[in-house]
Parts: sequence; structure tokens; C-alpha cells
Amino acid sequence: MTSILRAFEIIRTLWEVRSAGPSEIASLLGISKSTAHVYLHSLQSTGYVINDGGKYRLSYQFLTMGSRLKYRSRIFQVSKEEIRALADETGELVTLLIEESAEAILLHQETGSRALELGTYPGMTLPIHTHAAGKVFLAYMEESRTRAIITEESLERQTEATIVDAQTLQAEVEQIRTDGFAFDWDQQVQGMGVIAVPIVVDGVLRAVLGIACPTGRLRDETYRTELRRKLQEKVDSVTIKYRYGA
Amino acid sequence: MTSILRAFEIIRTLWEVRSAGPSEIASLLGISKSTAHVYLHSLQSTGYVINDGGKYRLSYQFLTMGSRLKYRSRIFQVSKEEIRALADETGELVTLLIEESAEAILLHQETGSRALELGTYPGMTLPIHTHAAGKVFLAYMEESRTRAIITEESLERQTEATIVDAQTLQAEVEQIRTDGFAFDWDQQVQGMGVIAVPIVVDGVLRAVLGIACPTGRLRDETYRTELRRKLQEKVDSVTIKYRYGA
DNA sequence: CTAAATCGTTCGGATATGTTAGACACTCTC
DNA sequence: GAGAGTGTCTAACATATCCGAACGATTTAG
Repeated sequence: MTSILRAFEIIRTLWEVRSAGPSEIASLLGISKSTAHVYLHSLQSTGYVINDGGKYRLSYQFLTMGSRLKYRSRIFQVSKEEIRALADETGELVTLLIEESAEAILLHQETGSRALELGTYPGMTLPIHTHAAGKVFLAYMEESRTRAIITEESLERQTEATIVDAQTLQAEVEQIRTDGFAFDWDQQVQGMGVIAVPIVVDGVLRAVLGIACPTGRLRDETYRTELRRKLQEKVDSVTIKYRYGA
Repeated sequence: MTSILRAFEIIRTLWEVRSAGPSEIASLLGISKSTAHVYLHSLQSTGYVINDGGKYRLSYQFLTMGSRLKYRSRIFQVSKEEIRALADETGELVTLLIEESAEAILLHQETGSRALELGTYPGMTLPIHTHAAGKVFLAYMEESRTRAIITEESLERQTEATIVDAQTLQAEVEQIRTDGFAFDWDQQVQGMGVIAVPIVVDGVLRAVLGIACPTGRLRDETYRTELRRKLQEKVDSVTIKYRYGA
């Protein structure tokens, strides 16, 4: 089914170039101009691509569908209020991440009054080994998957503190299993630290709730444990809501 | 190019049923089981569909792509801070809408401290004739399109106050052109009113900024003009930012 | 202001591609 | 433990995809 793959290649290309006509798409993908036109025309009739005056571009249908998925998801529905409350109480950046295809996806975030402004956005994907939340996923998923990701993946470096060694990562993962939470300093972006706690319902890891704040504030141990306590508190109430309804 | 259309039909179906296997998709779309399987398999390899153990479902790739489109858009970037500020200053719900394919799309929203909680979300689409923001679009788009939408579209009713008569709508649109803003009461949802102001840069309508609040508060005329003044103020600074950079 | 070039779009024929039924292994249900 | 359901895979057929050429319309170059 090359046509479907090609259609999504065109979508990706349209994302990259923002707007293009059949000729440009054709030369970028190495297909004929008329073929490119047929694809673009078909994509237009799905509503995911828009034609203004010969130039084609992606429509906000992606946002519509993506947001619907987000707002319909149970974990978002039951944790939305707690995330807002946690952001208000701590003033920091609170994030809800889920795992999909061995990647961490930022499903939702709320910013507190003194939260740092990262360039993060809902739907953003993050490599799983570069931050506390990702390591929680590694710690709580089925061990075979953990092993596969740790060894197979290339463990790309993001900052100087990023763990790129499989054994070190494995040890951290085991530590997280016993602790029930994860820390990181500077592993994703320099100057930022994260505390992350798993949301486990019926023995299944549903998501990870995290607080991101400047490394400076995190060095204070009493503040750190305070954050962790508040985080765990919210996770507990989210777990109950998820399990027992409403 | 029926395969592309069919692929997106399958995506729509997967949205509706949340999760399904080839057999279920096949019977829903009237195709053979093996065809459904090939489609699902291809969609999976695009990353937009995920296979857990035979059952297929949509991935958050839609959210990722949709959010990227949103966060990259110039109008969002230049108005983000003003929207947050306006929500803080007024305490109400502030919305940024754009028009696409004769529909209004809620690109962004920020909630103030006493804002009413509608079930709105970024990416949500709204019929264009049922609210103040939509009527601003009608007022500021090319007249031929306005006429086409007003007369062609069926003007579906949402509440008792929804304008479903083409002539009434036309008159309102002309009023908005002279006023430079739009009001509505109860036209989208009962008990809610909206004030909407166009964001026009270089003679082109880029988006509409709106404030939604309970009809009760809107009846106070001094409050109404106060809201409108603050709204216009933010729109002016957004316009300048959009036009002259940063 | 004209001419050449490039654009998006349309058409019909060669052929590559999608479609299908059937067979398989597997998992639940009864 | 039998049966009906599932997801997956293969191979042959037929259909729908792909391309080159040609059409206006628009933009660029002279």
C-alpha cells in the first residue's frame, strides 16, 4: 500500500515546507507532477489538506482530531484538575506524559506563576531516556520492552548530563522501581530538573505526572521532598478517580 | 485515488469506535477483511495508527502534528501573551479563533479566575453563524464568500437565539462592518455571551479575538464597554506585533 | 509590452498496484 | 475440548494508479 505511505510523506513534506504546489512536491518526492497533483487533490477532499489558489497546506484538522483524542482520554479527564491545582500550589511547571511507541508524549501541561518557560507544547514527543518521566516509563513497563528500548535504542545525547550508557540507565531504572519516583538534573535541558511519579491503576502504568523546575530550586532538599510529597498526593487522588469513576 | 479517501475513512472510523480490528473495520466500511488489514497495517507504519495486540487505534501523532501547526502559526505566537493577560485582567474566558473552510476553529483559549467552563478545546470547530466571532469572519472576508456561506449553508439552529435567517444575518454583518466588533447573546450556548473583535493586518483578516462570559455579567453596559475596550487594546498590540515583527 | 517560462490542472493509455478469497495460527467461549 | 471468532499472510486477478503530453493561466524576463 504505497499510496498511503506516500500520502503521509506528502503530509510530512507539507509540514516541512508549510505550503507547496504539485510541482514542488513532485520534485521533492521524486514523482511526476500529475501524480503529486492527484495526491494533493485527494488529500484536500479528506479535509486534512487545504488548497488556497494552487498552493496546498495542512489544515487544522490535525489539531481538531488530536485535541479530541486528548480531551477524550480518561487519564487527561481525571487528572486535569489536579494538574491545575498542583501548578497553582507549587508555582512550577506540571506535566502529564504518556508513553507511545517507546516515546514519551507530553499530553498536558499547566504552568504555575513562577514556572520556567520551556518550548514545550501538548503533543510534543521526547526521547524516553533523557528525563525523569521517561525513566519512570522504563521502570514500570514490561521488562522485555524496557530491555529492548535500553539496548536497541541509540540513547542520543541531549545535554552533558544525559545518560547514554545502557548499564547506568538499567541501574537507575531499578532504583526507580524501589523508590517509586524519579529525579533528573539537566538531562533534558540544561538548568532544568524534573521529579516524576508513575500513575499506576490496576497494575498498569497509565501515565507519569511530573514537575519541572530550575535546577537551582531543586538543590534544596526540603523543597524537593515537599514537591515530591505534593506530587504523590495528587497522583494518589488521580489514581482513585481513574479507578473508581467520575 | 480511492485508497487515500478510504484510509481517512478508516481513521474516522477508528476515532468513532476508539479501537477495532480488521474484521470490525471491514464490516463497517463494507470491504474485505484482508483489505482492511492491509490498510491498517499501512496506517500503522505511518505512525498515525497503533497496533496493540491485533486491535488498532489512533495514535497521538495527530495531537503532535496539530499542536505543531498551532504553535508555529504566527497569529498564535504573537497573541499568546496578550490572551493570557486579557484572561487575567478580566477573569473571563478569552478565545482566539481562525477561519478555515467556512468554519470557525478555536485555535487557543485561556481561562480567567471566574471564567465559565464550556466544553471547548483548542482545535474545536464551530459553525460560523452561531456566535459573535463567526459573524466577524463573515463581516471581514471577501464579500463573495460571505454571500456564499450565508445563502448556501443551512444555518443550523443551536439555541433559540441562533440566527437562522439569511437576511437578518446579512444585516448584522453590515452592522459589524461599521461597528468594528460583534456581540452575541445565547446564540451558541444558552446563558453565554461573546464579544468579538477582528485582527486585521495588511487588510487581511487573520483571526478573531473573543471574550465569552455569562449573559448576566454582559447585561451591564459599562462592563460590556469595559471588556470591549480591553479587548480592542490587546487586538491593537497584537496587530502591531504581527505586522512589525518580534 | 511582448514573449518565454513556469505554474496548476486535465486527459487517456500502459502497467504497476490494490483487492480479494482462502488458508493459517491463535485466542477466547461454551 | 470443540468451535467460532480473531488477526495475519500469500498468490492471482482486475482495477485503479501512474506517467507523459497538452491546456490555460499566471509570472518572469527581455
